[in-house]
Amino acid sequence: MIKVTLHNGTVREYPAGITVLEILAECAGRLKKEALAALVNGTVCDLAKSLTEDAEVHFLTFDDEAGRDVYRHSSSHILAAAVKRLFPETKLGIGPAIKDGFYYDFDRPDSFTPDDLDKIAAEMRQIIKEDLPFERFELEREEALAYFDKLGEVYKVELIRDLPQDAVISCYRCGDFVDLCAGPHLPSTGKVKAFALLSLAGAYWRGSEKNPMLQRIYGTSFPKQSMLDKYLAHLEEAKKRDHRKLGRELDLFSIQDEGPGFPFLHPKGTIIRNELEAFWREEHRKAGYDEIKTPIILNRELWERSGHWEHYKDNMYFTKIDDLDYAVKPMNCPGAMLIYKTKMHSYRDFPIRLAELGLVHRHELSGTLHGMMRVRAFTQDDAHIFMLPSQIKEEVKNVIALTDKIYNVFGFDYHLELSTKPEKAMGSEEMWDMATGILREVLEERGLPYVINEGDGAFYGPKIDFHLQDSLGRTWQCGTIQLDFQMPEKFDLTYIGEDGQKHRPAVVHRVIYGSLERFMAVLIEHFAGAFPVWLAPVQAVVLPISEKHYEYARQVLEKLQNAGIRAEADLRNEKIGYKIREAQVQKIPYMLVAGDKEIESKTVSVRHRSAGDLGTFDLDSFLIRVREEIVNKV
RNA sequence: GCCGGCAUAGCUCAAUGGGUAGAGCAGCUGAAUCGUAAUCAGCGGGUUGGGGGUUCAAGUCCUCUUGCCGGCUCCA
Repeated sequence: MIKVTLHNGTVREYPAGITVLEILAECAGRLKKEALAALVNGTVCDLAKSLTEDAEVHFLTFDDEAGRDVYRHSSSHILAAAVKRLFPETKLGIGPAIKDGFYYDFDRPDSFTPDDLDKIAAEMRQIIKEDLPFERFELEREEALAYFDKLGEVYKVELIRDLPQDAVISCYRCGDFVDLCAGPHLPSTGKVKAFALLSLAGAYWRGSEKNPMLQRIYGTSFPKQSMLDKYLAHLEEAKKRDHRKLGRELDLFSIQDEGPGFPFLHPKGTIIRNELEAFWREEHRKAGYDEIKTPIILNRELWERSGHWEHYKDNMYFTKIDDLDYAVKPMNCPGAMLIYKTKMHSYRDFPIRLAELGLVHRHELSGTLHGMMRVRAFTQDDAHIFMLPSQIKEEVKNVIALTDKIYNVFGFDYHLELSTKPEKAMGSEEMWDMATGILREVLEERGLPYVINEGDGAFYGPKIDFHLQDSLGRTWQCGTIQLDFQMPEKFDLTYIGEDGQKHRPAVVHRVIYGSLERFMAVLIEHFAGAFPVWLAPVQAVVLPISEKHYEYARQVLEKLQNAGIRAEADLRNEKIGYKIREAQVQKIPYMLVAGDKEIESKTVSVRHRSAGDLGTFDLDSFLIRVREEIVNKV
């Protein structure tokens, strides 16, 4: 007999060899129906797992991340099984669960078409209907190699070869379909209730551009149709908020064939941009930063000195001036270093915080361009902080606090990642260890949760990245804090210490918005174009009922504009409903309706884009309300 | 850059198996002077992304090219 401790703490005795499924059968309630897999002594297992010794068993449902992964992973096997039935010559890649679904990579001479996707989905429904069990079996290494080699599954063979010698090689059978797979899986295909195949895309085998490109089919699945519907509606909502669509509809920016990756900001987009910059300048002034501007084009020698020529050349644009090589800056740091070097510095001056809204150009691969999220020219809200090594922690903490303050104004949640030394890096191992250690200590002292992003640091130093989460739960990397001991060396930066000797300062590079272009794109999607009043390109629009109210509308407009409100008046010969619709579509926060009644009482009827009719206001009290919203950035 | 798809009026989309480009919205003109998400009527607007080819004939087929979209890789 063995002792099994269940999720609710109860301990029961069972004969050795009993399966988790059999234990589950004795459990009451929803669990019996909803359990997808189990956590046995902390390891995710099939429900068919048999227990041979004392164990702690937790059942996993779709509410658990691990449970969802099992569900989606099994869904991907059903996809692969369907593809193999319909296109037997297809070779299999891998098919894992991902954040909101799953994918499977396939290799076959012909491309899948959208029609094929429908056929595959139909076959998947058939497989689900057949309710085939997922059966696990294990093979010896040589057996497994021979087995998959015989099937012509070259990718599976490669995977097995790369497994450690002593690894257990497990496979899952599902009807006629057998796949190399660590598992675990659902008991049977019938467990998958609702699924959708979402898209078709190319993907390099094992993620390397040196490898062949496979065809990836993305899908998702849920235990209830209503959950799938909700997810699909969520995708629709995201599509509606797409900043590229809203950017055009709200006349904020455009990207033209004449400049791929080089966005044009229209008047309304420029207002938002300027507001973001004004807010940024104000906060940085308060936080003790000085602002600088450095040139966009600088000579080759500078970029060789900074290491960019060697480490970043592929992403840079070049030009010649009087037969000498120049480069368009991809980063702002060298310029800041040169300003630092224009004079002697004392330890008493530190920290020196030089901020720069710097326009950088980077040659990004054409296939990666995406609206204003991923462009080839963007403005970083950069700053370089020069300081004593002993001031690093304090300064990094200050940057974290400033970033937190700024993100909060927009209502963003965020999480942190610590990125460590990349393969292509400058500087010694010790320097990296020390720098990474400092960042880690800061995070830990502040009690901030973070995840490690191995090998993702800048070539000159490790970094803390801020990934902010928008109103749809998507994350975007924006802010970053990078610790750098390389540039001070390369540029021979010095300061005079207490001892009268020259010393090497430490440098932190950091951005908060990241790039103004990307940040603006994130804001557009986050607010779905309905910007808070302080950012709204048009804050209020005056809507006269008919021509005889135009004069009054003009007076109201003038008062608003004199009070510093960005206001317009809609003096077109249209009905009020039409004007309101237009203002709503443009997501203008306030609509001020002016007709006979309002002229009579010297008021305006205020309609808010989301709250609707707010009633009549005399203009002064409306102004107080709006100004307050603007000042408080609500 | 790679894989796949797409490209028709400012926008969203039509155009039988090749047979000489059409609608709604927007725009312009006019009428209606109107109370909280679209008043009515009329008008203009396109070398079908660009080059080359097949054909009596190409928006439609082939080819090259540019851009966009979905991914991969990369990244602020």
